[in-house]
Amino acid sequence: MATIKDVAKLAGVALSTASYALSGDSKVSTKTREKVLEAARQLNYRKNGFAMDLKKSRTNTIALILTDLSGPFYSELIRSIQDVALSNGYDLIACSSMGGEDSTAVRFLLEKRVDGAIVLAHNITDDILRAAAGERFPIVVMDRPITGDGLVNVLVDGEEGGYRATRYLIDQGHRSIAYISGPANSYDNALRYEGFLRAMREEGLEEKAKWKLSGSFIREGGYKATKMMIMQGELPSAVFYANDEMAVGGLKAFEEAGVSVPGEVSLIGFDDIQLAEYIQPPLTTIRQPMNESGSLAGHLLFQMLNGDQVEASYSLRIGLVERQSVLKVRNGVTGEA
Amino acid sequence: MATIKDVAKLAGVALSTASYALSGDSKVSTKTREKVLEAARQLNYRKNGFAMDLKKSRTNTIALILTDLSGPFYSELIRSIQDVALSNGYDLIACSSMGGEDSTAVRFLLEKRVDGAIVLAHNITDDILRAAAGERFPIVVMDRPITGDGLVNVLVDGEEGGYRATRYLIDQGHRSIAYISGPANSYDNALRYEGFLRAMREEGLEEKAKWKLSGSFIREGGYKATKMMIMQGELPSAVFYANDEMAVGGLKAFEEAGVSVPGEVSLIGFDDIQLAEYIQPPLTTIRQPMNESGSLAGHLLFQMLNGDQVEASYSLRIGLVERQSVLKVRNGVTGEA
DNA sequence: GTGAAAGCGCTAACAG
DNA sequence: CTGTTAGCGCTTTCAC
Repeated sequence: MATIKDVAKLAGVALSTASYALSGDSKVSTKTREKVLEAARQLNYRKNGFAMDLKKSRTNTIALILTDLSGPFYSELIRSIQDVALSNGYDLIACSSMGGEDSTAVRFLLEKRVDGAIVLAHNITDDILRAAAGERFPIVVMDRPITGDGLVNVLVDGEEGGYRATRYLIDQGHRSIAYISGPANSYDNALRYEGFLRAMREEGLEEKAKWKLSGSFIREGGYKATKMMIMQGELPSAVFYANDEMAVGGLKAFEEAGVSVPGEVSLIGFDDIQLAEYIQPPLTTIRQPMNESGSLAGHLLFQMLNGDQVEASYSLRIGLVERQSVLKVRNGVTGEA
Repeated sequence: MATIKDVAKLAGVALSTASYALSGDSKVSTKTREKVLEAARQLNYRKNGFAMDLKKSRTNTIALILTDLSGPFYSELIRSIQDVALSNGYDLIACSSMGGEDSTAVRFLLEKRVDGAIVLAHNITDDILRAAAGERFPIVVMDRPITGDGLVNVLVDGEEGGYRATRYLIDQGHRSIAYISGPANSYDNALRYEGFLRAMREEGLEEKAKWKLSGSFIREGGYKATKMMIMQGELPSAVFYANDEMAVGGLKAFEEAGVSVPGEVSLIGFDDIQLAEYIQPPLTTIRQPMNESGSLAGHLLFQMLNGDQVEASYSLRIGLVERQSVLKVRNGVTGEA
């Protein structure tokens, strides 16, 4: 690999002159610049990224850290962040936190291989986040509340979402409602569940212990939990799945058991994934404002990078997407037919 | 930010000793190591990633370059590559080539910010690829055939796929078949179209010019092209969409026009995206072996990184996924009813 | 304008 | 085992 030294030598100028010419500094004569550029071309010279970063101690790159790069759920979010990054002249890379402490993500954070980060990865501990963040290294955290120097939150009001979903079910006449839970250690799940409970309590409704099943946020989990519920005999008139993926799995379980949705049991989800619109029946769900939260996160990061002061926490509201998986009922029981 | 120098000073040892201690070299006494580690802890010291990379001129990171990070289509591919990278002790970052010449992706490639790359981004020119690749910088290209030093191809046989899709339609009795095309400059589209033509010719069938519409690989495009086809009056008995996204859009257009699928017109797609299984009717399509091609690409990259010799090009075969969007017909015309 | 020289933070010979 | 030293490739004063 040719270095700038080689270029300077070939062009017959000093190292610094080559550097100036290459970065388009105006204090180099056009003629000299041409000479340097020509030499660079001949040698197929490329700047070495690291040397540059090391020298400037800025990378012009921000990282988006996700639990799993392959989740389909993030499309919208990624796009909006990407837009903001691009329009600020920054590069965006995405990295996965799979592998925990030893993951790419943690290395990028701790070793400051980027200028800042947006994190949506529950397997990165608060400690790591606190250790990494600082005045010169802002981090926007989107999956938990956390405070500290250089740390800012962009959160979606999950409790409100859980409440809205449950409230909607109640308003449609449902009184026996089950909650299929996500992972026990998930902050998001906890919020949604709290909202569920608030709505239930408000109406003097009780959660039946045997309906409280866990499906760990994946389709298969929703499927199994629902199967179990069906096996136990007594069905609720509506079930609130802590996320859409589980609702999709649940729907399959009901279908296989010959239970009509929403005829016999109504379903509501959370997230509004792309699939939600396409399954039969289309899933009523709670929509997270991914676009808005993505651009907000991006903008905040750049403000911090510019040294501007920002609030420590931002909360976005959710919305209900009414489709066809919830049936209006009379007396709290959907009935046999 | 504390440097290794500060750590050494605080621990009262030489710079190199600190470096050795920090990287766990065995030639440092346990006691000294402890002292150094303690000093590092006190100063909240973190290695500077760039300095390390610059020195070692290796990053232990590979990049996956995608046109658009937010495409849902890549999930499986990303996962399989990620697995391979992780098990080789490498980090994987994903970056987008949006922005063309000035994109993050191009910078990472040209400035060698990673040790190698897997590319699936048609907006990165062959020239850039050739300029970036070399003996010390392997690139696996998955979206076009290209040869050169350090360049390897992993391709899916799109022509065969186009042929299989069309052949299937013909075998089901269809004789008037339309092809809704992807972007004119897409290599993938060209292959699929060629396969289509081969099957048509083989059977002595003609492509009707007015059915040759383009939908540029997006849902909206498929929708519009189909609308146009419907407006023109005469419908084919089957249509082959160059990808599933367009087929989804096309389905919507047919639905809106009250044309029954597959009753009046059969549909076949290409890619087998997640949605394909969930739409009504479930879409018959050509499946690309994403897992296989992802791991193959990953393995090849690491072999090249290790200096092993590999073939210049690998081709993977596709498969047909039979679902319910194609109807078997008698005489080449689906008929009015 | 141009050139010499001083590092950015780190690793790895090398000599003690 | 420990300390000295020479760079990795680049940018950027500071004199000329």
